[in-house]
Amino acid sequence: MRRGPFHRLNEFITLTQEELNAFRGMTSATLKLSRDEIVRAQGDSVTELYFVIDGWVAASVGLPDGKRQIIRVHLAGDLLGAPSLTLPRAMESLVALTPATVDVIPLQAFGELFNRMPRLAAAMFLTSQKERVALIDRIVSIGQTKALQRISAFLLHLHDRLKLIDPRIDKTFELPLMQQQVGDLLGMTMVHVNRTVKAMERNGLIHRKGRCWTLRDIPALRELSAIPERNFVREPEWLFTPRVEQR
Amino acid sequence: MRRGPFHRLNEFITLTQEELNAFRGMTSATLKLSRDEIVRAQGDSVTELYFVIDGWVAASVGLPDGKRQIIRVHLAGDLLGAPSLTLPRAMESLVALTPATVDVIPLQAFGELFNRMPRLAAAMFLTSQKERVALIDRIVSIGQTKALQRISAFLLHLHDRLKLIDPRIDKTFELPLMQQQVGDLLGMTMVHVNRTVKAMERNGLIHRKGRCWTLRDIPALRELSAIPERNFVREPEWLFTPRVEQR
DNA sequence: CGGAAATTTGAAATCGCTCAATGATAGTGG
DNA sequence: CCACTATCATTGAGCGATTTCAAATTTCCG
Repeated sequence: MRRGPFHRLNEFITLTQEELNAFRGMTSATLKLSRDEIVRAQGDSVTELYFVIDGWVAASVGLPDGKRQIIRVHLAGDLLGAPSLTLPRAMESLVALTPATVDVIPLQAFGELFNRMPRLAAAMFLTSQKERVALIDRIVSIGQTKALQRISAFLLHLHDRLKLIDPRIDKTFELPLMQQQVGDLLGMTMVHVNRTVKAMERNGLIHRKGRCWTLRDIPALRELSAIPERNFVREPEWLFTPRVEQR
Repeated sequence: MRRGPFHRLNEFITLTQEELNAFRGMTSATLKLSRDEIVRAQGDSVTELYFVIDGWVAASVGLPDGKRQIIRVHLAGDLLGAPSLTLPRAMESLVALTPATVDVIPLQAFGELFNRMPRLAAAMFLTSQKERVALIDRIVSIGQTKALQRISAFLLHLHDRLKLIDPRIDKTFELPLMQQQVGDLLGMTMVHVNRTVKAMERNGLIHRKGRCWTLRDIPALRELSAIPERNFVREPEWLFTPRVEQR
């Protein structure tokens, strides 16, 4: 059975082949990116959306003083750049963290989708809500918890998402982020990330070997993280279910 | 000219009267809330959306240890509860900060909107992206900046939103949040909020009298905040503009 | 193998938190 | 209208988490 990024489109609503084709049909180009290559920079005018086929892509915001906040790490099946649809110029930079493949979606094509493909539009809407859940969880994590808890929450969140893409993943995965970038993501310095991670290794919570991280005690990490595991709905019955079929 | 919450629906796309009627027609009930009254609690099963007619409503997340993060302060014209559409149980509590009026929207009616009213669906999509921009700005603020900058960014953001609802507002507005709640919103303690705010008063940045806050030096606050003012697009030309009309 | 990039560690400084007490304010019932 | 009370704001002192700065050490690539 083919495994691929298009599974993620079916996350909330099972789409028809026609709908999936319409989605793929929006693509105007496919970018092959190498590590650190910029898909679109903060401040660029907004003319496209992007869809991750494979690889990791970071969305980040730079500050006037040179600091940088990584907003989100995007994986295969994620739609990129949607928040900036509301702005004349992009609020975030999109940068490949690994070699990556990204489809380009012109805005015109995306706009037509609301008219032509209501179920696809609803799927995009729900996907955006899922992104909001992730952003909210991060606000909670950064706003209310300490370094150890933040790192636990981050590792678990990533682990959950990677399993969604490839269920074969067990407790170990490759993390193509430098500790500097983990810091930028969690609102702490690289130095403090390192100290905390080392402590987690000593406590037997995790194990690391290069960029390979192993979650050795997932229940303990979950307890620490203060953020519950998020189990999302499938096929919500309020969408595209004629009233007559309701009891 | 009538000023009301329904202006906000036209924020990105100018809707027809029929579309506005369809939106209002979704309402199944109107809640009159007093201060601190709960619209919907975290953990409740998700059966409705909410739309703020007037008053202030907070969305907040409680942690196992009793800490609380206020995610967002919602004002007239905001749609509430959308992120939890992806979840079986609500991730956030919705609580009135002032006496407030909130329309209840059953999910079934909301779902039908994607089929029947594509332009309304697109408007909802863009509204969600705007919410993402706000969440991202807060992540940047909490993750990368210190207390003084966070409070500056918060006051300016609120000021900008209040002006959108009522353009008559000048430099002064009423803030129905206790310092405890400002702390919960910005990821800091009430004590530290107080110290920082007092310092801002001494520096002539702001003035306060009860719950009345005055922004005395908006340029200085903007400089401090590290978050730029967000000017959102109107009527993006990629939406519902037939290709033939493009040059 | 060599050099650049990333990680790791130490020490000192800073910011924000906790605990605890005092002062101000507003709403309430007499 | 006033006293009463609860809530909210304010301030101080000490502590703890995290940052900053700087110097090794290790890892990764070419």
